[in-house]
Amino acid sequence: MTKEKKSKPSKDLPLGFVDRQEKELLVRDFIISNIKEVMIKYGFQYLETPSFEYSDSIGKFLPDKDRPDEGVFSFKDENKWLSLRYDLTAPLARYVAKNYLEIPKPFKRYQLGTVWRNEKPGPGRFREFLQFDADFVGTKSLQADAELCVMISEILEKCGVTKSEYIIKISSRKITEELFKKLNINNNQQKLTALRALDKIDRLGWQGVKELLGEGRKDKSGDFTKGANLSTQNIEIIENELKKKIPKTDDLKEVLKIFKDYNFDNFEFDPSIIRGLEYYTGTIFEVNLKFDVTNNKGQVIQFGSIGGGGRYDNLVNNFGNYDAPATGISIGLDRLVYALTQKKEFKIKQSKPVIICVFDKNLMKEYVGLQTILRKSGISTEIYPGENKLKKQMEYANKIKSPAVILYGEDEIKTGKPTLKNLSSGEEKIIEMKELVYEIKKII
RNA sequence: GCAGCAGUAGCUCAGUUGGUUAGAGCACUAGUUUGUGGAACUAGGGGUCGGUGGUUCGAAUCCACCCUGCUGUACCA
Repeated sequence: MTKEKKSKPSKDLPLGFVDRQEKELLVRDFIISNIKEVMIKYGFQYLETPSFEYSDSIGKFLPDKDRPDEGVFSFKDENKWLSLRYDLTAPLARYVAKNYLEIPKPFKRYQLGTVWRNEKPGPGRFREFLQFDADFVGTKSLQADAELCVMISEILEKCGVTKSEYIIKISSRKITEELFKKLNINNNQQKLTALRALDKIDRLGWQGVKELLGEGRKDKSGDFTKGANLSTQNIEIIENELKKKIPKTDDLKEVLKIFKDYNFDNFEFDPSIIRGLEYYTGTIFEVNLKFDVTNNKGQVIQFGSIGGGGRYDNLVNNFGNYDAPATGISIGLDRLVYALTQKKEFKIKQSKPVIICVFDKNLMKEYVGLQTILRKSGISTEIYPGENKLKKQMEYANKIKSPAVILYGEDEIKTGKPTLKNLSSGEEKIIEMKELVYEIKKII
């Protein structure tokens, strides 16, 4: 008999998409519960918006005939383009514009939601991920900007990240803006390229950044990146000015003053923080973890920031004539989860069920009775889901990391006393029915 | 997108200058124990050697193209 050629459906996942397992999800749930607690304390309201929006509602990546998928996942529905949201800020702007007359001003909201980006994934970076956002819309007060930093610190510390393990880096768009003005750098394209270059100090160091501010840079693989073509003189002035790390602008001075009111000092001024280019107008900040994070081969990797934010005073009025200055923060939860699970001290308790072994289908009534007693006492319990030899049932219990099995077969039924087997020690004990709950609680 | 490297079992990988029926460890299945998991032993299943075409008596091995992945880089709201 010859084997028939069959093309089976692929088991592979699309690039950048992953299955997430319980271990990870429990950590995520833990973080989320801390976030919600803090958000309530800070007076933010909870909002959810849909995954899809009309493409032209959520930003600059308008699908066109040539490249409808640039950066976002889009499709044409009837004759309108829809896109999966790529962040939570653009939908917020849309929401505020749509509900402007009803919502309180200023409007404070937080949102947890999956976002999608059609771009190349990297270690710890996926094309589908969960984001947390908190924003103030409709206030120019820098109190808001400062409070966001204080708030994220509280969340991190609640999650077990100690003060020495993270830092908030803060800067303002006005720093580079004023600098460019002073140096008479007016070409918009040049300014954007220069900002992008400055954003890479962490990775490339000043040497690489200076190449990018000038003619350009060749990377390790030999690929060449064009630079901003600034004059050597200007490049030097920029380097000297930024290396001084003096927060000259008024907005920064004020934010730092408010930090003092809050007794918040776990930050540093870092003029190399740039973030989204066309978007932020004032203060910008980034949340960085300082402990080592390793990949699955045990190598320490450059983890970068787990999130950040800043002031975007022009976004909402793109939708209408509302003056809605805003400031906000976004955190990538998956990255935070990944980092947290790497901390040795970090443990989340997983309760696995006690397994009641099935000796005889006809005894099912007894097993259900036992299960009910245990579940009522709050003990996670399951009757072995199937019909198999005891050996199989034990293997199953072992595989799911069950703490104990209950053996209640012919022998035990006679006396009405079940056998309890502790699966980590291997110890077996005949237990009075009355004592069963007590004995199990000792084990789990 | 650009550049470099790589693709052999579910996973990690070996496979000599091209040569019979492509291997190992882990995992999986069955048994050694018809009421006992984690250890050991025995046996077993599982591969279009990424795909297509070419060179050759003969290709996992050489060549071309394509696909996929990894890394760097670009973009990143």
